[in-house]
Amino acid sequence: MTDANQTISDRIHKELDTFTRAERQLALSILENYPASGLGPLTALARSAEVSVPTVARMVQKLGYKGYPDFQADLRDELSAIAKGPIAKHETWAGAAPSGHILNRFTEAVIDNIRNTMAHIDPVAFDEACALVADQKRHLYIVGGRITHTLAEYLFMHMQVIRPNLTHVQSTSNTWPHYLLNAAEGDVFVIFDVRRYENNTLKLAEMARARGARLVLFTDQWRSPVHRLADITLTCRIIVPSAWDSVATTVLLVESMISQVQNLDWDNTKDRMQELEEIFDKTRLFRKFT
Amino acid sequence: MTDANQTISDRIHKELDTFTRAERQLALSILENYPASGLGPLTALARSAEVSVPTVARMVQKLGYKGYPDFQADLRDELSAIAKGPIAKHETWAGAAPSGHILNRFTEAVIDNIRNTMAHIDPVAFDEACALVADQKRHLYIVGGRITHTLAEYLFMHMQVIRPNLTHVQSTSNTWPHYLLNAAEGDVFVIFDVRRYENNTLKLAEMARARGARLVLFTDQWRSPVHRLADITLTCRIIVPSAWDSVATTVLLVESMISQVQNLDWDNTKDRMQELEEIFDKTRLFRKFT
DNA sequence: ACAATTATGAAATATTTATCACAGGCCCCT
DNA sequence: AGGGGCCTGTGATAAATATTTCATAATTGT
Repeated sequence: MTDANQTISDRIHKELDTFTRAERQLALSILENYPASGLGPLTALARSAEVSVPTVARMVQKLGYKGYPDFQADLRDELSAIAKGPIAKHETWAGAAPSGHILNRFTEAVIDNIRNTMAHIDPVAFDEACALVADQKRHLYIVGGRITHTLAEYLFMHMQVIRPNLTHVQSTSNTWPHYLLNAAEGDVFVIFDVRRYENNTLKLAEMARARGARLVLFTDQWRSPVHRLADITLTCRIIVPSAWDSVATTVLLVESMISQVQNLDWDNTKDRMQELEEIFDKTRLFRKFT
Repeated sequence: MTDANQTISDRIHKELDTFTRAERQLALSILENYPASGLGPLTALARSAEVSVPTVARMVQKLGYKGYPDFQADLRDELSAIAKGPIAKHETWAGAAPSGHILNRFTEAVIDNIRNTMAHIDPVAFDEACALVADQKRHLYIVGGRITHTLAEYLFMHMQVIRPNLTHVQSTSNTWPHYLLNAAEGDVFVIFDVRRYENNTLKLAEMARARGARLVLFTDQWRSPVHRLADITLTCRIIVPSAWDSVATTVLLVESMISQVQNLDWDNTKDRMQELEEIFDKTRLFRKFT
């Protein structure tokens, strides 16, 4: 081992900046499945990282090794050192943080929320909700409140790419009644409402319902009063060790929905995304690489 | 892997009786330093076990492998399975849905992202970032791009409750240079930049840096070019089975940060939150119950 | 104690694996 | 727009690693 108190993983991380694009790609691939991937043959590693064989050889030399076998020997040394020592490792999430650290406590809570949410969700209802949202004949309204308007906006932004005919409504804004004027029978409202539940959101839902719209509700485990009006209610666990609630699980659900809706009409979505790419290229708003 | 629920170590133990003297000697040597020794070259293993080269070849064949490389591949598989940790064993998360359902695929990916992110994060850097963000003497700028502005806004919204003296800047807006006019030495910029990285964001970071501000960056595993300027970089895995990336992990980090910052000055925060509650009560914006 | 059987290791061969040298290509800078 | 420099991958070469063969040694049964 070149340095006693530093894992190869650390070293790779540290040198990440000095690496080139392909090398970085390789380095991340190694860290992805560490250390197993580095213990296989060079060829296999190169293939799984989708870089060429010499790139691997060059990178390990940059790390100070004579060659790939030398690098592997070091990895094995590290592995046996770990195996010998007290194997209290992997008890915590953030490996380097003490178990009481906020990162570990928070992560544990979020994982728990996810597990709980998924255990209770009805996949059929979820699929139905996706189908509703994907239906381009229906105008799509996305409604958020004070906290949840960021979620609503996140969904809106992606839906904008996937389909036309949609509107983002903020229930806390006093302009929302205007939007409802255009709402028609069969239109779809995706409503976000977590505690503390907002009066405006409930009123909006009531009026949408009265106009014959279909309602999809994202809420927390205590369920917004809107759920009595909603056709489909998707509930998320949101408890974390904080003065606020967590939307991480809700984000997961929303992203799953985006993915599903996009799949339901992939040919169309693909075209729209390509157009968007072209526009981005023209505006040079984004960097091409590195 | 030949058998799912049995480690190679177990298998060797079980077959120990059927082995010959030299093979047993070899087997014990492998278990001595497991699994590292088995991952090196055959020759080295034979030498360290003080048996001949063909003995090794014969033993792995007795274990049912086609050859030594085959045996090694299995060892590596086992190793990566261990490294994945206890959560990865969940085949299906949404119990009611088939394992191929988008909910399960997506959740699995997100859990994997979380695990990976937490394994690589530097808790010291995270704590430093929180301390910077909590420091009310420094003006706090929160910067988001096209996709990430929702994240920026989410952080902004919570920080607004916790502390004064902060600004939300959208790098895609063309008004951002105006904000920079007021930026002073020691101010803090929290910047969100995930692929595709935005030129505006980079320029903004450069100018902030030039003015002597401290930069905290939230980015993805490929790291925005801003990271070269940033004092602290927090990287998140964002890969999911979708045409887009996932911000779920980033949300988790942001929420952890919020929680931590709030703890750093809890007395003060508590007061501010109470005031907020009172204002809400007066405006009757929220429902008191169900 | 002797023969048959099985285990073992040395050496040769075959195969895989790593390294090297080179040229095309991309980006950046002038 | 054009040229220099650096990254990147292809193919050839060299090195290592694994497999096989075979002779010898050890062991067991008769």
